[in-house]
Amino acid sequence: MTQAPAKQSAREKLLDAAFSVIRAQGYSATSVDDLCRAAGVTKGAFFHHFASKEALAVAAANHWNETTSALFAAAPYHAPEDPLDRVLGYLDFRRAILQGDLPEFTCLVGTMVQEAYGSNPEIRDACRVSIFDHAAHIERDIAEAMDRRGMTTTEWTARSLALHTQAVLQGAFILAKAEGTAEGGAALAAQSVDHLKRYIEMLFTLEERANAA
Amino acid sequence: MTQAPAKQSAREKLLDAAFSVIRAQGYSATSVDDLCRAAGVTKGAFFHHFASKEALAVAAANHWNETTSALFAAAPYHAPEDPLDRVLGYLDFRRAILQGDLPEFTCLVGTMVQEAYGSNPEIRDACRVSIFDHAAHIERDIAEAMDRRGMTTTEWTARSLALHTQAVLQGAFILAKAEGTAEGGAALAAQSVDHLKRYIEMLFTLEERANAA
DNA sequence: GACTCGATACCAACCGGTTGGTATGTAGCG
DNA sequence: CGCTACATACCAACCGGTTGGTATCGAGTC
Repeated sequence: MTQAPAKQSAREKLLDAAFSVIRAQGYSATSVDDLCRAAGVTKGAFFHHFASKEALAVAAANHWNETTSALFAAAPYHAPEDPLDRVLGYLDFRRAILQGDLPEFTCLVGTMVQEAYGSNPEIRDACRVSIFDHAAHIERDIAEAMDRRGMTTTEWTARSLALHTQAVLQGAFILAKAEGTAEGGAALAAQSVDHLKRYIEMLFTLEERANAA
Repeated sequence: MTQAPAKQSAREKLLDAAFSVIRAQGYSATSVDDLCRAAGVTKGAFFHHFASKEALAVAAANHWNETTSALFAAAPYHAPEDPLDRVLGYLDFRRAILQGDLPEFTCLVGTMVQEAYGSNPEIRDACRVSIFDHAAHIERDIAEAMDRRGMTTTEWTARSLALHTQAVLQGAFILAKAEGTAEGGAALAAQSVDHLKRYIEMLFTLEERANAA
């Protein structure tokens, strides 16, 4: 648990470079030389730390999982006592971090898995773990919110709703990229998050009305 | 309006090949030789019909727009008199076509735009047109459904809801690819479509209750 | 209807640059 | 000394793209 000071190893520099370069260009279009240039290291350093370009992608996906886990764990939305408020707070947080250029707020593993799912199982698995692990965190709050309200539905589960939130976010990123500008794209993504939040509010509000009746 | 018989030009064969190969491998990972091999033509034919690999991508995106437009125009969901039923029917249709392998039901332009948005404006624009044109069709039915019910909301628009449907679908494809198997992925995507459909039903149902009161 | 002519569609071989990856060397440190 | 952490130089394969050429066809000419 050292807190990386000024000195950063070539490995760390390469992983950081991978985050930004791959999110901007995609995995296949990013060459090993691109990564070395962005990280300010040589090819020798690259292949000293990673057996292959593929191995770096797997390491980057795992590192992404750790980095984002820490980011969301440290986020303020966990404070509310009502788990539903935590879920809605999570969405507010996701909406709030839609800032800067597109490669800065889009998802590394969502981008990579599209290029790797068919031809590179190891990368795909690392991406899947990152996405589904993250969804599992939200699932816990959703399940607790349902539990607390005694909600029973056969139509959907906490898991399917948690995965749906991730689908909305990933899809919002695609539309943002298609839109062209960072601001316009972020606004588009924010609107999708708003729709999602409204949906979840309605799901739980209707339940409370039903219980009240 | 000739209905392509057995004879297909190299151009058509290449565009068809691009649909399947790029959806399976991504744009950057697909070489010109890959496309030629899949289409059963030579490189000479490729560069006779397309000025560059990039030009083929643009043509493929445009062709995708035409192909999918025709598919959805011919779909049965346009029959209902109530525009809301057409919107819900559209979602049923999207859910129903989640079949076969992943490259068969996922979106070409959604895949390509992720790799092209930063480095290739022409491809990005062609993808954007395809996605937003499609959304505009759904927007029309949504707007009509709102209009018919005299719905007025400042929180969302027909356009934002239409774009949200596309975000959900695109995101569902990413989760499907991450999941690993075609069946599991399709099931995951279907659940997201279900959530989306439930959301839209609730949006309009609540409005009707409010109007009734 | 035989003949040319230019345009279109396509092909096989090839080119220079880039790719992921390797072989070898070396500076610093315990 | 031996080990880690890099750097330099290099390679074969592959990349997008070009070349020079051929096969086919419809329009025009006599």
